[in-house]
Amino acid sequence: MIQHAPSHMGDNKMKTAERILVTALDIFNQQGESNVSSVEIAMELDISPGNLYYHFKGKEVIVAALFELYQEQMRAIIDAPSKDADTALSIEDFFYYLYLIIEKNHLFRFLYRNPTDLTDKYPSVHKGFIKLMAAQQRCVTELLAAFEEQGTISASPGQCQQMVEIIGLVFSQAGNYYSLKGHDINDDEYLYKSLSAILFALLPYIKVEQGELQRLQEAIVNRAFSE
Amino acid sequence: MIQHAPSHMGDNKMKTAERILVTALDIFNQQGESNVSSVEIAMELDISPGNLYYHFKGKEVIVAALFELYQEQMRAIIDAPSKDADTALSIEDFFYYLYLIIEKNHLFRFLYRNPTDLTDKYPSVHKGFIKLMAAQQRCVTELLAAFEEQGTISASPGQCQQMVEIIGLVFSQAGNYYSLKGHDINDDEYLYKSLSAILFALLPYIKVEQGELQRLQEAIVNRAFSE
DNA sequence: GTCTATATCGGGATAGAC
DNA sequence: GTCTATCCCGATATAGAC
Repeated sequence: MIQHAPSHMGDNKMKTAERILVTALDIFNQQGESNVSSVEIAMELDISPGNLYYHFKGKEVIVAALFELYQEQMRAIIDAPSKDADTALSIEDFFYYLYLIIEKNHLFRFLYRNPTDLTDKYPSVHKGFIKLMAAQQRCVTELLAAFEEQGTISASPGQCQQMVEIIGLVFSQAGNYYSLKGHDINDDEYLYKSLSAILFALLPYIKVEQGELQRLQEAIVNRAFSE
Repeated sequence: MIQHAPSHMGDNKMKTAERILVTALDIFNQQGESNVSSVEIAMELDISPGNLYYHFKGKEVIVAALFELYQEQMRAIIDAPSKDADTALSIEDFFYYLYLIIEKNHLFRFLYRNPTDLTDKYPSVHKGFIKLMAAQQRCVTELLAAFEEQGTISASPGQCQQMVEIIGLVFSQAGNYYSLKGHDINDDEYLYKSLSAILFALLPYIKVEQGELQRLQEAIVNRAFSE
C-alpha cells in the first residue's frame, strides 16, 4: 500500500514494480517529475535502466500509474461523507475532511509542483485532473448546502460557490505559493496555513456558538490534526 | 517598450536584442519556458541560433532579463499609491490597483506557469521573487491598514494578514488553478474571477454604503476594467 | 551583426545475453 | 527478471567565415 510508503521504503520484499512507484513518488516530490530521468530512478533503486523499462515502459507510464493511485485515494476521501448521509457533519468534521484532502495532495505534491508542464506532457493526467477536481467541487458544494440547510452556515448559493472556488484554489495551489515565497514545501507548516486560510474565508458565514468556533480555530493553530 | 509588445511584434525597426525578448516572452507564455529551446526562439525570429547567442548567452540570460523587466514594471505598480500618500484611496481605486497587478502577472504568466521548476533552475529569479512578493505583501498590508484607519474596513491586524495571504495566493496561483480545471489561460476570464474571489474574501469586512459596494461588484462582473 | 557548421552532452529507449 | 551495451535524438553551446 503506497500510503504507508515511508515505513516500507527499501523493503526488499516489495515487488519491484511497487518499489519503483514508491521510489518514483518520493524522488518526483523532491526534485520534480521533469528533473528526474528514468536512469535516476533506476539508480536510486539499485537496478538497471533496462530492468526499469521492463516494468514500466518509460516515465509516462509511471506518472500515469501514480496518478491512478492518487485518484483512487482521493475519491475514497471525498466520497466518504456522502456514504453515511444520515449522520450530519459537524463543522469540526468538515475541517478534518478538508485536512485529509490537503494531506493527500501533499503526499502526491509532485502532481501540483509544475501543473502546466505536467498536464501539457500528459493529457490523460489532465483529463483525470479535470474530472477529479470537478468531483471534489461537487462534494464540497453538497456539504456546504447541507450546512446551509441545517443552519450551521448562512450563505447564498452564489456565496457558497465562491467558497468552493477559494477552497479549490487553496487545495491545489497553496504549496506552490509557499514555495514561491521561499518556504520549504517539505515542511508541512503550509498544511495548517492552508486550513487556516479556508477557515478565514468561511468564518463570516458560520453560525455556531463562539465556544465551538474558538476550539476549532485553536485546533488548527495548534495542529491538533497531526497524528 | 515591451508592454506594447503586441503592436510591435515583427517590427523590424526594433533592435534584435529587444525583438528577442518580446518574442521569447510570447513563446514562453504560450508553451512554457522549459519547452522552448533557444533554437526555437531563433527560428521564430528568422535569425540563426548563432546570432541569438551573440545577443544572449543562452536561455538563462533571456529569462533573467525578462524577470528584470517584470520586476521593474511590478514595482512601479505596487509603489504608486504610496507616492501620493496624501490622497486617500477609495475601495474602487484599491480594486483597480489589484487589477493592475493581476494584469501584469498575466502579461508575464510564464513566470508562474511552472513555479517550482523555474525557481529551481534559476535561483536568482527565485531570490527576486521572494523579495518582490514580500514587497507586494507589504504594500497591500499598508493599504489595508490605511482603510482600517479611515473606517473603510473593519478588521484586526490578524484578519488583515489573512486577507493579504489570500490576495497573494490569488495573484500568483489563480492562473494555474484555472488551467488545471481545464480552462484556457490565454482567455482573460480568470482575471475577473480572480478579482471577484478577492472581493468575496474581503466583503464581510468592508464598511461602505451598499450602493458603492453594488457598483464595485457590478464593475467587476461586467469587466468594466477592461480597456 | 549575422550566418553555417559542428562539437558535446544527457535523457529516452531498445536489443540481446544471462 | 535483470543486466550491459548501445543507439537515437534534441538541446546547448561555440568556432570561424562573411
